[in-house]
Amino acid sequence: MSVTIKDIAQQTGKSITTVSRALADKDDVSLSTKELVRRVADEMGYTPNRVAQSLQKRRTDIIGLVLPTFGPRFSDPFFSEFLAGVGNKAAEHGYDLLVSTQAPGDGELDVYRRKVQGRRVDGLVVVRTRRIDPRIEYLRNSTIPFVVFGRTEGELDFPLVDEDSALGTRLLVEHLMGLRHRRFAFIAPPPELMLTQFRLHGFCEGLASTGLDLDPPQIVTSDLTQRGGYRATESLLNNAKPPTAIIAGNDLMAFGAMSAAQHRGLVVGKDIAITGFDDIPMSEHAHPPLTTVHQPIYKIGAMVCDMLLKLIRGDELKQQQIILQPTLVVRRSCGAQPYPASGDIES
Amino acid sequence: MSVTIKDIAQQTGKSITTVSRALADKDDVSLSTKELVRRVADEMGYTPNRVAQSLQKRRTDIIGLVLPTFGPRFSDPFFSEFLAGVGNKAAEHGYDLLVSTQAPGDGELDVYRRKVQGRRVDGLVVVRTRRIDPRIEYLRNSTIPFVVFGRTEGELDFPLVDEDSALGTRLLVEHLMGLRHRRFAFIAPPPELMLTQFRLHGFCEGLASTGLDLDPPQIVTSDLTQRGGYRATESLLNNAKPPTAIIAGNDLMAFGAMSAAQHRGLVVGKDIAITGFDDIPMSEHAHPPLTTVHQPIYKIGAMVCDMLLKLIRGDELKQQQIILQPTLVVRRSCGAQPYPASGDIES
DNA sequence: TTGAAAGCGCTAACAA
DNA sequence: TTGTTAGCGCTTTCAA
Repeated sequence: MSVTIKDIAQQTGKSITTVSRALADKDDVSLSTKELVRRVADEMGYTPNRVAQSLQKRRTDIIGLVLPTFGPRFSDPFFSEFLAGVGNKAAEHGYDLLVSTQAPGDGELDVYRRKVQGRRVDGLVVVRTRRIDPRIEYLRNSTIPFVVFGRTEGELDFPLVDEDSALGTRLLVEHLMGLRHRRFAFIAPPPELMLTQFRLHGFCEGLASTGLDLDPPQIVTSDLTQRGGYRATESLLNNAKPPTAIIAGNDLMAFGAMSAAQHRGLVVGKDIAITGFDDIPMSEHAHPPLTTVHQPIYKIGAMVCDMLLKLIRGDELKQQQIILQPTLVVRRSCGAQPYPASGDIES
Repeated sequence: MSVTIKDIAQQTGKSITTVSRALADKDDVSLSTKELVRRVADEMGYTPNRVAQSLQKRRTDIIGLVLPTFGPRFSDPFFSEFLAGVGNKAAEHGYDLLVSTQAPGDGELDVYRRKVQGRRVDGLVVVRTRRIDPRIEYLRNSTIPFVVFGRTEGELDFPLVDEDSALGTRLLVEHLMGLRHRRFAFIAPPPELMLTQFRLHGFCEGLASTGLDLDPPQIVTSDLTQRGGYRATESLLNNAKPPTAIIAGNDLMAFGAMSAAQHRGLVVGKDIAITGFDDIPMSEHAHPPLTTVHQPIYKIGAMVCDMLLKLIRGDELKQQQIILQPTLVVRRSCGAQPYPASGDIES
């Protein structure tokens, strides 16, 4: 069995209280006692029981995070990087992460409730926001600190970090228009996601902002996966007037789109322009390298965690809502850079 | 403040004990009492305090997992899928995951110790094994259940799941030899990792198993990232006699390798063969699609979790060590399939 | 069928 | 400076 302060108390002949205080390095314990207690604790291999501490202190030093996993081949590089950002920042401050996986929908809110009301976590991180998001509704009515990555419709009176992806998408459209594209398609993420609204909005705004004579935009809905992007692109290319520029709602779908276009014999960056969103590490090494909008996802994870830790400590946030400016990353897939002769392709 | 069984006891006029037993659905409580208690608990919005339950039951219903994160751009799709496998299986059985991020090295063992001796978790999952792995040494001397994904040197007397990646790599080599390759290179993961040993061993075995007259193999060490694979390949291609076939120790490095080769103007699958290992979802949609060895990583996560839950429950494992057979996935990057005319590339 | 009492391992108010 | 006592919210003997 494991060593408790009671054992140390017995061993040292001190009371449990004294041992507790000595280990907490309180200054109403004599130096000699502290030294004795610490030595014995060390010798006996004592580690505090965190569960007991939590119960007493009403603090767990744990941050909750629910991953929106879907099918078995859930593998969004986006999330592993976000997780690393949150996790490393949390670790810095002695916090652990309690991760559950749960698809949106039925049981979802229960997962949150159990975490919060079960007092298992000191705070929560919410990701992948939806237009109407019951999780946020719930949390805002609770007293637990939480920070959100993303926005929702309605009033944004909760702490959040997000990138201005409407602007990001607009930058893409404008860039492509500058490259003389006139027939656009957009591969949209699921409509209930808030990010879809912003990106779709940015797409439409970009098109509307010009006086040019554009073909009507083609919009298809997909699911954020490569496979989805592949299928969506197949159907786009089957149209009577296929688009010359495809803007995918995220990088993974853009990869699928490139794959589908290449399957048709199109040279991406020459015969057709394809862009993504997120700038996951893969994008740089895709073939051709993907033009996309950068999101500093590791940093966002760290920021979200930082804000949450402040809230947990009871500190004020300097800024409750942080919207980051997007950066356009132009690579070969949009054809902006001269396409090298066959056989001498990109970096 | 949140509702406790004490509140319910007061409200119903029953004792705390009775409420506790009613909620646990014990059969020494009258039906009417149960109904009363349950109704009131519902009305008051009671959720058990899991921390208090844990302290009393000496069980947390939490599984620990330490992610070996390195730099900021940690984004291994491999891990997000593994995590999903473990997480979903755990959720099925009412368990959560306590995730810490910690680079191998100095503080690593402390993270494990705090989790285990702090009684925060009922069991642990260990990933990314090293040849000599202090984590396993530590856990094997403890009494906490754990299951490992991967092997180590020395006696394998602990529960584990792994794929026979020596065989997997050998299959790759043999396949490439069948395609008339005679000059091979291997981009090795860090030497301290156990998987490196197996894959390197498989590589050498594959080469040795033939009577053919082969050029001496070129072996470079890298770090499992795309960037690493890119750099390693640059140096390989600078050699006087550059390899005609590059076997990368994982898919990410293979992507980097493809990118580097393409940068040189080489057509992957025609001028040079490149293969990976893992078969992450990306591989299918790479350009060209990557020849690799499949690892059912989601399933492995689920298996590991399943075994761990059995151990936690005190059940016997039918099989302590499970080694999965690898499957070769032949796609275009090795040139096995006839390379289509330029402009009509792969699926 | 129910309740009183003890205790999981720890912290903290209070008294000595 | 130290110890006694109470209690965090829950489960589990044991007795009624």
